[in-house]
Amino acid sequence: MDIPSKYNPALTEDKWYQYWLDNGFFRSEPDNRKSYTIVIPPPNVTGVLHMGHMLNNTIQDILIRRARMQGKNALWLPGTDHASIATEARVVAMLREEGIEKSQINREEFLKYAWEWKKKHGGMILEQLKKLGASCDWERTKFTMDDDMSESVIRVFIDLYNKGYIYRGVRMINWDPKAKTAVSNEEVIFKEVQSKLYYVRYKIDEKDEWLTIATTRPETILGDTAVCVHPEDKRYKHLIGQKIIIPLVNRPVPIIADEYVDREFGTGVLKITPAHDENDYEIGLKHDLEVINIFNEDGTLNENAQIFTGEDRFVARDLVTEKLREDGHIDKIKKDYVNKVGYSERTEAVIEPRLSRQWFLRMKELANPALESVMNDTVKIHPAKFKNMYRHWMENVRDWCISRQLWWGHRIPDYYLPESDEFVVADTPEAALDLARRKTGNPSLDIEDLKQDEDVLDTWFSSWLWPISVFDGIRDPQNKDFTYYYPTNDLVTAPDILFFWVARMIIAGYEYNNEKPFHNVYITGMVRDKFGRKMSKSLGNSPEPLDLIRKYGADGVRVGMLLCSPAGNDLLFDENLTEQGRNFGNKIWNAFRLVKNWKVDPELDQPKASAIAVEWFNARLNQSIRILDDQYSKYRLSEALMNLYKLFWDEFSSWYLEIIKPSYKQSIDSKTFEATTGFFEKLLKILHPFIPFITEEIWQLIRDRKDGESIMVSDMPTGGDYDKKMIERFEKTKETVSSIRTIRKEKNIPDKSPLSLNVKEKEEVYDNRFGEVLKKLCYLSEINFIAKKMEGAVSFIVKTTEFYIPLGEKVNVEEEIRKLENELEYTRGFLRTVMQKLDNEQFINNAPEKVIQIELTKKADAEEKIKVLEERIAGLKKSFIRKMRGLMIRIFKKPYLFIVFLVNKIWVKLKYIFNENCP
RNA sequence: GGGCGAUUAGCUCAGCUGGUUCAGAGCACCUGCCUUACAAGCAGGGGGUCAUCGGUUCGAAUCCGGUAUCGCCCA
Repeated sequence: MDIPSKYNPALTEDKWYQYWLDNGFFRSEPDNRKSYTIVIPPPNVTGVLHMGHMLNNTIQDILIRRARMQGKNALWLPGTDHASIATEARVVAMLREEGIEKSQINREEFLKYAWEWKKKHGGMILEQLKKLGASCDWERTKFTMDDDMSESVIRVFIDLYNKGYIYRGVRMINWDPKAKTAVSNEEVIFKEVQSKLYYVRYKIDEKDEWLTIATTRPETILGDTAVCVHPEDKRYKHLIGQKIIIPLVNRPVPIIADEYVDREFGTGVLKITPAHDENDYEIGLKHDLEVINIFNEDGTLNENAQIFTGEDRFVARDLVTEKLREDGHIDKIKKDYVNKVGYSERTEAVIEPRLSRQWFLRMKELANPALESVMNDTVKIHPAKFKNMYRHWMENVRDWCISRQLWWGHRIPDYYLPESDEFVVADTPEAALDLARRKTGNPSLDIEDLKQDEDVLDTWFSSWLWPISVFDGIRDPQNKDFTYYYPTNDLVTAPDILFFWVARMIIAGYEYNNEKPFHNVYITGMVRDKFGRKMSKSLGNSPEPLDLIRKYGADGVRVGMLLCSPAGNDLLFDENLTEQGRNFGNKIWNAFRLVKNWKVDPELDQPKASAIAVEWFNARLNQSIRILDDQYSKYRLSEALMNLYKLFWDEFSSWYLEIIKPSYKQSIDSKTFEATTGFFEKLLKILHPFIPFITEEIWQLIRDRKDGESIMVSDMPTGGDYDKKMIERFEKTKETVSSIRTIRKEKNIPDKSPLSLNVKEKEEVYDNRFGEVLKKLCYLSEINFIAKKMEGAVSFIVKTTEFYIPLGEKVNVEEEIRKLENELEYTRGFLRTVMQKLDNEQFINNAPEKVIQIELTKKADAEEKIKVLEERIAGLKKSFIRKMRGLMIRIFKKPYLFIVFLVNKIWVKLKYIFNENCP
């Protein structure tokens, strides 16, 4: 079989994905098995795959594939979110390109365009997820505006309204003047910007006294209805209760006092514009101030402003400033002033606080069970550090503004009575009419008389039902799917939506099913670039995921992303991580090439080295699987992958395969071959959730498979009992091998020149189980057990065992002595630290017996080692002197001058050896 | 301004109940090798006062407080 030395993902990934689809492996229907469910955090229907999705969905796929292989009935339910603001913005932009303004068309026409757009471009992201290997049940794909999903949303609205949780109120809301809609707090992004601080002079009424007020928004002066100072501020105390004249519009307003004022800020005087600032609004309510709204919906000035009517707010700012300057009202302008300004997440317009009539959901009471369930770990958040943040938010939860002035979304089901502010709430116009007739007592009311609210609901008002409504659990809570799959198992999401999505899903779960929506929440990090910057289009630092997949394979990208993303920590993405992932795939591929190309000879006996290696690796594999299970249970997926990475690369490839590998062109015995193939299969299986494609490819090639078989539906290996001693023993063997390799390198001895190894220990004490392994890996001609130390040999020590390798002339005695002395010094230092503890009475009295025992063992080991080292050094020195004596005798036979030269040289050496550490 | 979290090797991170020479991993780096599975590789190596100051303790990277820096959330 001719297998290329480089694995090529492009040749396999699409093939196996199609195979999985064709065989329906992603499908799930309720049955007798235990269910394991994940609902996807629905991406925006307009969305395209970015690195955050890649990470998030890789994690979900790992969890679901593992569960499936463990024999659970695993369902990963995909879908998309209608994302009202984002999608509407997209459609508006598209129409504009075609020369159509939203204002020119009516709601029905707009929605027709929007649906067409959705049909054509929506859900592209789901196709992209397939390239990643996502094993979603695509036949169950949901969309938040599907008919059944929409009906659930409306039902919930009506229900909450009837329960008294939903109310209509005037509130200061975040207004997006570009999209002309209210946006939630979560959709406002505060950025630090360079702005100016204007110092404006106001004249006190009927006095020749002026007050200077600092503001960043001079245009709002037109809406001022008071000026406020701190009640304790000596500078202004005398003015409280007097009137002051608003510049430009010459409106007299009161000077009031409130402790809210920060005396240190600006001049310590605050202008109050209740209509356009949240804090000012609160003060206005408290002091019963007039509210003057000077802005239109699009952020231009209205007639209440009296001047500059129709101008945009930013144009008006300049015009007002200019006029103030002309009239002598500008004291100064501080230019390098930094303040925080809110921007709309969707349209990037500067948010305008605005008083508006909106729908609200009362949260406090609803939030209680959701808070409790997280605090008592009924819903577990991984990592747990997010619990504190969650609590803080839930304890300070504010009412939720759920209405949006948009068309794309779920239209709010309230109907206004003719020429009235009165309304009824109902799921159909007919039902509304019925209610309206009863409410008014007027049976002649017609459907046309009622006017449905123009607004739609916040997108999150449908998302919060997602885990329930995808199984139709709102409309039909007893249905088979819902009772089987709900509550779901894991939710995987980013920390930025913990509050406005995760928390609300938990709330909805308790309100509508008296049950949590999921058992575990896995919080992933945010994907950033390698400099720690957020990935964004404008920075151009976000790689195109599909390009990465093309370049490194989906498996490579999955590994690359995961290797460096512990839960809840941001991931600093660097393309060389995916390179590492690809290299890992190649390593597996080449191990497969090696094994696949072996000729099996059934006549051959199993070599001793192979037999023990099989035993060892079996133990090591079981140990790793146990660790792996533990890592999964704690959602430490990065660690789990690293565990497998090292297991495959170091233990399996570098140690196990090197031990059992027959020499060139030699066959392998069938026992070892069978065991190795079995190990390989197990390794592939435990690796499969992380790297589904290459594991399937190799699994299909490593043995004959029938059509319809797949690793993805095979049994996940479980970790059996293992011989811990065997693993420890082999660790010592590894150390021995490393030492011998180091000696070869230092002495420049070729790998293929045989060495003899002498162990200063009794054979029965040493435990020579891995002797044959040592011989093979280190190219040893023999292993002898000796009672006395050896001369003319290099030595090394593993734990407390001495080893000697005779090298004759190659042994540099001076260097040997120096090395041993270094080690001796180190060991003496170690013994000192141990003795410090053991000599400490407090330690002996307080430390647990186990810890003391450990220290005593350390002491004994160290003392033993020191003894060994000292003897060895003394021996070397003795042999050195003998050698020198022989040399001297020869030297004396030589001419006089030469003798002087040599004696001098020897003198220097002797001085070196005896001036330190002389016993 | 309020809250939460972090600071360990050049980089990204483990270190879970304070106790093994506990200071670790991967990558990067350095040296030597194109050695018949793999140069996308093999073998070997160097590198950290655990941010800082103090406290608790027989014992602190680990627990507690102060300081500094950074990040996130909320206002």
